[in-house]
Amino acid sequence: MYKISEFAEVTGLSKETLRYYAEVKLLEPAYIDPVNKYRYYDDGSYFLAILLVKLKGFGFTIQEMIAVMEDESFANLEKLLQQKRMNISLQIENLTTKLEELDEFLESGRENEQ
Amino acid sequence: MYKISEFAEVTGLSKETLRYYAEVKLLEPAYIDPVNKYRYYDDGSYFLAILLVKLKGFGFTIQEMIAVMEDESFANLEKLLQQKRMNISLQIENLTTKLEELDEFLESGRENEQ
DNA sequence: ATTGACTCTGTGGTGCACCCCACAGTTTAT
DNA sequence: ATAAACTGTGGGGTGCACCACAGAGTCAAT
Repeated sequence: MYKISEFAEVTGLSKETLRYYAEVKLLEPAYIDPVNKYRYYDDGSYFLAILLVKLKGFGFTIQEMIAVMEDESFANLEKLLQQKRMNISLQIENLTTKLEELDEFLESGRENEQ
Repeated sequence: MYKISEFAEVTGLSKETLRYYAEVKLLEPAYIDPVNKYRYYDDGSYFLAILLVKLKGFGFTIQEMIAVMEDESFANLEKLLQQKRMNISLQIENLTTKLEELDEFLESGRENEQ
């Protein structure tokens, strides 16, 4: 069982983030001491936290991560991952278009300077 | 001279955005009626507004656009455009990496299902 | 003259995902 | 026993780029 600081260290999430995740019921501690209210996390929490870090990296919002976690079989996961895939691909396309536009703009700027 | 609604229509910026831009001194009306405080925009404003829309599309922040506008010779413009170019390229790289990671993750998920 | 459409200012709110702080209680190490 | 380090709660704040709205004044057309 990890206390919050240890758990923050091993997962890479900050203590505040962990408290926040508990608050929004995204990742609740495995055990809360009824007396002093200390949060304790276990290896199951660890597994989930690592998953969350990954999903966050993929651009999942908190709400989407909650949707993933609510379904213990992770049946939603693949669908959401595919959505994110599309999403990221679109973002890349848009940025590529922007890059081209920017280059054109730079070009036209150079012409005007001459 | 355009009144704000006309100008919003021809530039594609909303009236609120135009008021906001005036407030932060990014794009001030060419003339303000001293009696009724109505904002009036002219063709110079139009040229600048079009530029701003483009820059916004390239991911310029308000502050960066202010920096561009403050320098009437637009000497900063090219430098900032190059920065944005780098920026967008980096974003594309990051997203591409994410996409690869996501695909790996999807792959590993499929293996585990079998 | 009236009506409807327009404009102004000022203020508050939005969304996201946290971060920060004060103050109080708790644990751990010496 | 004491002090340092930790934890809790509750509340506020952040940044960005606006959007929404109320209430009052103004303009354009009939």
